[in-house]
Amino acid sequence: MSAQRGRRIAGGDTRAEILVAARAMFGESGYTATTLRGVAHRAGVDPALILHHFGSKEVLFRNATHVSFDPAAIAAIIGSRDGGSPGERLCRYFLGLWEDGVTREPLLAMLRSALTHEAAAESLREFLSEALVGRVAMVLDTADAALRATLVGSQLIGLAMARYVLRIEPLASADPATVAAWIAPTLERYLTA
Amino acid sequence: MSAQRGRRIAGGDTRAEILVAARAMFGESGYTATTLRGVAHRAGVDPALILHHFGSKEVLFRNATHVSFDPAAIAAIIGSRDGGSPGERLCRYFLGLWEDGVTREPLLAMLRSALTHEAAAESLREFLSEALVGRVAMVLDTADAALRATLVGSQLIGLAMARYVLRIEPLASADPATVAAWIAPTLERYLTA
DNA sequence: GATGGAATTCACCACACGGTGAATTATAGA
DNA sequence: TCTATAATTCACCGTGTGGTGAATTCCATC
Repeated sequence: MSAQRGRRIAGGDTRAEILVAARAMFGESGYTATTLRGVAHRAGVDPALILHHFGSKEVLFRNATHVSFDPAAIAAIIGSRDGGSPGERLCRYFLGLWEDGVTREPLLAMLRSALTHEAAAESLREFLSEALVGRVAMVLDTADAALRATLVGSQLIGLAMARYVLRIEPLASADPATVAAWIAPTLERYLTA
Repeated sequence: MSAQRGRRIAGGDTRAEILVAARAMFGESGYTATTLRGVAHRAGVDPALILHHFGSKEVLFRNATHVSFDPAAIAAIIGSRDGGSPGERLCRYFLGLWEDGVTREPLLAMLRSALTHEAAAESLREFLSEALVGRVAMVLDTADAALRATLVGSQLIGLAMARYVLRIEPLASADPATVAAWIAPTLERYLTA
């Protein structure tokens, strides 16, 4: 029952389990409130092991929240011609990211930490500015493209906050399709006013 | 120069100074990352004094973030007939709250802490649900009024996050009037689709 | 002008934090 | 099979945290 000293018998990918636990806890509590001890406990592991694998809490966080989003995908989605207007496509893509349990957790962690932890904020800012704004601006090709893209970002952040973080009803439990139907026109207007 | 023991000579309202410092720090760092010692240092006061005045960090937070918003004001603003559509009026009111240094700080503190601190989240949820959604729903009088109001809330939260917390450019530095001109129609559409 | 109470600081406490260094055990390669 | 190495735990360390209790100083009331 009690933990044994030394290397475990092969089989489990402990490092990966630590990342899973870390993602969950960063997503629930944000960077500061998440403790190495808490993550370790959740992963069924000694706290020191986390530092052995990742050197510091900061690095752990980066590894846990490194959501492998594809910046090019966004441009493709907006630029493509399948399924409705660009606004609708972008909206569905965004909602899809949050509805999928796999991608939701790193996003939650990112967003929850962004308000407290400067590095996370920088990361999110970069993501929005570069990936979203940059790509959108390229596709749009108007003078105020940057502002337009930021407005799109603001609505998307607000949606994520209200629906997935604060869980305000009835938005939180509403059907994704319903939400998309309401939000998409807003995005569309921001993109092509 | 060094601090003296015992009661200070009359003149300053130390309790109020503590609240000012607390508001600033909660607004900059959120609940968890803000320490009593930090607040005390900023207020030029011994940490124990804070606990003497407010009993606990939790109570300090509640006192510091108790933004005296007037729920009735929102209903009045939406319901009134001065200056543009309801969406425009609401948007200007909201932006006004954030552009004013006095009201901005408690709001920042609230928002920054809402993602990490459950009590703060509850507080913000309550504010949005009751004050905003409730009042808007009454004025609107449609079946999906609650959903509409929440969508309005999501755009407003997103705006605050992008512009005042994450400070994403060019939204952060844009002229308030410009921002209002872009956002207001969105709110208007959510209210009266 | 004495006196009770409020305001303020000081010296601590128990605890949790992130992080370090050595000891122990299993795995992988020779 | 022997050995180097990677994985894991343990015992700590220094620091910072929210919070407590007593001592000190001023203010206000009589």
